[in-house]
Amino acid sequence: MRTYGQYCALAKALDVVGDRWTLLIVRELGLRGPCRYTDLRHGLPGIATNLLADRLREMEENGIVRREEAPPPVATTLFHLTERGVELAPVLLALGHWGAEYMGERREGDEFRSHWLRYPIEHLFTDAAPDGPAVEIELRTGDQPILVEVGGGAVRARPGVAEKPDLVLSGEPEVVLGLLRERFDLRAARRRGLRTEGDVAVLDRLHNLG
Amino acid sequence: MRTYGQYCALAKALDVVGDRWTLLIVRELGLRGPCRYTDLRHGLPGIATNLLADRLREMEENGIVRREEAPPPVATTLFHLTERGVELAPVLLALGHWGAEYMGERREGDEFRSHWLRYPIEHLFTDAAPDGPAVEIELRTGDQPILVEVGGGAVRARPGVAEKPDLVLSGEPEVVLGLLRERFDLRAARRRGLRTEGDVAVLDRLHNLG
DNA sequence: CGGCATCCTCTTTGATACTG
DNA sequence: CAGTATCAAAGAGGATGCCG
Repeated sequence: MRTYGQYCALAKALDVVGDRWTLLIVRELGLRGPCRYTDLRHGLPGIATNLLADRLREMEENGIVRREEAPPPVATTLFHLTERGVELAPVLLALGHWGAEYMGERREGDEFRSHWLRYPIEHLFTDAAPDGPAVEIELRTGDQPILVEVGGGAVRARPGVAEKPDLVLSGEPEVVLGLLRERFDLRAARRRGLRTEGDVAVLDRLHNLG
Repeated sequence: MRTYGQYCALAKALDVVGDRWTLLIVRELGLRGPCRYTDLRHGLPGIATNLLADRLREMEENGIVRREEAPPPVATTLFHLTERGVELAPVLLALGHWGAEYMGERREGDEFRSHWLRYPIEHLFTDAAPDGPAVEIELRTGDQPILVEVGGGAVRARPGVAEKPDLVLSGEPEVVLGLLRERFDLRAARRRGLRTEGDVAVLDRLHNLG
């Protein structure tokens, strides 16, 4: 681990989490909770396997990741964030908020994983009608469906399906996200391939913060 | 500039500011305002000059830095943050806050510049007695004196000296910072080489947030 | 001096193949 | 599943040179 050799809190932080891939590994563990090595590889398209192993080792040494051997019959290794790793959440949020600007276009070849939607959905929106009945929106985009629950003042997103979703949105991620973020309207989203089932009015429950 | 190729706001942000040295350059421009190339080199001990030139070019292309040629007779180039660059402030603050944990010890060979104290001082402290008279504390550590003004609810730090400071603290940066952050008391700080002139009671005006 | 560009070496990364 | 091993390419670091 190459260090900047500067007595400065920012430089010290970057000594620990400034290496390529490190913060994305924190993202995966933060989004999905404890992960197997293979889960991490799936959530980090493009990473070389040796690099993932190297990073996990360094992050363990630096106290932001903890490795836990699950006992038989499961017999697998689970990687967790430590408390110190969890404390990186404000950093990820600040960076993600700043980077949201670049989400307008999806570049050719950009990989996408549905669970990445959790951070933007839970942090870019609040419940516009906390006293209204809870609503469920299912997003069908990327590798797995995401269930968005809006109610009681909170917005939650996680992999899963609803028995009777109020609304189902299907299409390319940049279209689904663009619609949610009100970068364009329903008509434009449909022109870009969006399909909907159910009551599109429940989208009004998402109050856009950003 | 190597990209992660992921349709994710965090990855997109890191595509732009994740390269080595980039965020430290933003720090310098944020702390000091528009800088000459040479000022940047001074504030970034350890950077190779070609790398600084490369980064400044990339950052300009990415819209976070703007270059301005001062007219003769000054005839120098000034590097500014763009609006987009200024918007990185929350990222720097989050990272700096997280990295403050590592400031307890100063590692052998760690370089230090006094103006780096501005972020921690202005963001780790508030004015404990907003209605009291303003006080001035001069810090003599590192390459130049820093003047800390506490009053009216605000804490400001900048290079400079006071005509009649209420308190002067001299010593190694880790001692001055450790004292301010209440990691140890005045007695312990003196044992570590701190020298004071004036009224140490004004330190009570700094309310420690972190 | 200020603002780089070049050259060289060393380290890190990425792609792929292979293993207990 | 959870990594190692290998090797080529890219990037970082250091020294020095150049030009207004």
